[in-house]
Amino acid sequence: MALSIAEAAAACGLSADTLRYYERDGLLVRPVGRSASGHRRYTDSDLGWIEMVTRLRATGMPIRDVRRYAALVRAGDGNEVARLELLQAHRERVLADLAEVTAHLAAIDHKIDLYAGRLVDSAELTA
Amino acid sequence: MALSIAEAAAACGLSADTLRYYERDGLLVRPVGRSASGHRRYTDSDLGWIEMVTRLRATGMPIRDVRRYAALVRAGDGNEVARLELLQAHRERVLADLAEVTAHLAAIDHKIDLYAGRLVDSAELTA
DNA sequence: CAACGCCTTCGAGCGCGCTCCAGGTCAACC
DNA sequence: GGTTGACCTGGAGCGCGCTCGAAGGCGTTG
Repeated sequence: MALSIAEAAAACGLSADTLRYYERDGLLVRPVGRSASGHRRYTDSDLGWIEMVTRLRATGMPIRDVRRYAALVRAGDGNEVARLELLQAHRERVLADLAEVTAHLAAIDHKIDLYAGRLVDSAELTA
Repeated sequence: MALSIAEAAAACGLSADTLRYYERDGLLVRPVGRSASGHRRYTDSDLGWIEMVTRLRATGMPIRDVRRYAALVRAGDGNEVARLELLQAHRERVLADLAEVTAHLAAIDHKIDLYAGRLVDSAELTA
């Protein structure tokens, strides 16, 4: 039920170092619980939150913004509007980013087509 | 017709420092030409290449890979297959990345809907 | 009992991609 | 002639996000 740091790392695709770093840096809502010998024990709830953190990170949210979001959640009820605004602002940035990357990719695809076409032409001439 | 570094920077959305850095680091096909006094003069062809570099960078290609691509182009005719492979490999990475980000965004959207729904509910109760 | 393996903390180090600074040259303008 | 300003070079510095190393604790295993 409660995982060691190595197990948690394997489960969420991060390194143990990164998990400790996230905790130290305030990205988790609360410090992870400890066993009698002082080892971290990750609960399902910890893993669920970490999954959300990885989603935010994977979509390009900076560490410092994840920390702000974690702080809001940590503060408890009453700031849902702030959380929503933070997530919506992030959503807009991600959408803008996706659009930009997609547009650049289209141009790169065009270049690829040029190269591919030229290679086909030269193959025809050679044949 | 040939722009100063400040004009080129404005035209392509990079800083003058970045333009010098790209040149030093081998991201350009050839060093930019100079005026009599030693100042860089950017031609349309320079700007065209720099646009391609920004497209590659904006889609997440590392500097070192852009340098490899530039080296292929610099080497001249005969390596079109290598260039094509490099661009196609990049294209695959970008597509995978877009898919991943899109999937994470969907999950974040779901979270946003939860918050928004909860806020609507509480507004109804309050009303 | 010793060794091994997994964990702990603290702090330093690193790779990336710029970004900035010092010190100098040159051209133009007052 | 002097000042301003854009540019030059070489090299240092920085923000981000980890990543690693040293030194040590605890608990099982041969």
